[in-house]
Amino acid sequence: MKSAVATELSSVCAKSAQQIARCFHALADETRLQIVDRLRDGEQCVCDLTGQLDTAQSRLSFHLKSLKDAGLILDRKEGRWVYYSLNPETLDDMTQFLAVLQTQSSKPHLARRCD
Amino acid sequence: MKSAVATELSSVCAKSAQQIARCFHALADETRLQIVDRLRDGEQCVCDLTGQLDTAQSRLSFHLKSLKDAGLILDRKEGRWVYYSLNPETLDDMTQFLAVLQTQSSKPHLARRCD
DNA sequence: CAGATACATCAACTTATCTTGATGTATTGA
DNA sequence: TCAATACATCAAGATAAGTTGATGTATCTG
Repeated sequence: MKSAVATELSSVCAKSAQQIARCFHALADETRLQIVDRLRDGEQCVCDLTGQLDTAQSRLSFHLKSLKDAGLILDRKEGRWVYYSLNPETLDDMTQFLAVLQTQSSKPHLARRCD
Repeated sequence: MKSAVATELSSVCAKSAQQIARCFHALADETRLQIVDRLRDGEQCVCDLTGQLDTAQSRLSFHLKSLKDAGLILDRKEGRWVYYSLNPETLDDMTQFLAVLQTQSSKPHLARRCD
């Protein structure tokens, strides 16, 4: 059985609660926030980012994978370079999710008590 | 020195990159997604949520603390009950952050090479 | 006051995440 | 073909996060 969250979300995007959680997790790290901020300049290869963020290449690969698995970034291989870019669709999905959260539920709460 | 991310964010809200990361982390868990979804019905006390989510009380307290520390929910004590509710301000901040991410940087990327 | 209720916190444990350095795999250019 | 470059992946260790059951602290009620 689907959870209430999943049901709610299905009206918003195709993502499950697990996928939504993974998206938020992807932005729950300062290094990854830096990466996506850098990608606002346009697509970048790993060595661009290594230079800009002054961080080890394996560490960057690790975080890029996290972002990619969450669907937040896209990769494109060209020769020996891999270019990463933001995925606007997933950003939209997350925005939509937050919009739903800011929306009052159709079932207004009765200020009930537990006793 | 402030990071590029923090600088970017300062034009959007008062949160540091660390605080933004904490907000996203708060929504990076399915139990917490369920909690905030339930709070769309209006403010709820812990025992309401315990019943609705069928989960241990200490576990719920743990996750509520995580959401509260991130500023995503507010608490209000009334007698022996504590009522939790969504904090629209933080949801706005997160939405704003995503909006910035969807915005092209002022410094357009030159498709440069590493060699 | 004594017991019950609502909730937080703690300790112990399990699991997940992150970092680092080393190694593997394409791709390119000399 | 050989060396260099770009990147991924792996293994080992460190840190952080989540779960569970027990205990602590207010607050209320009889």
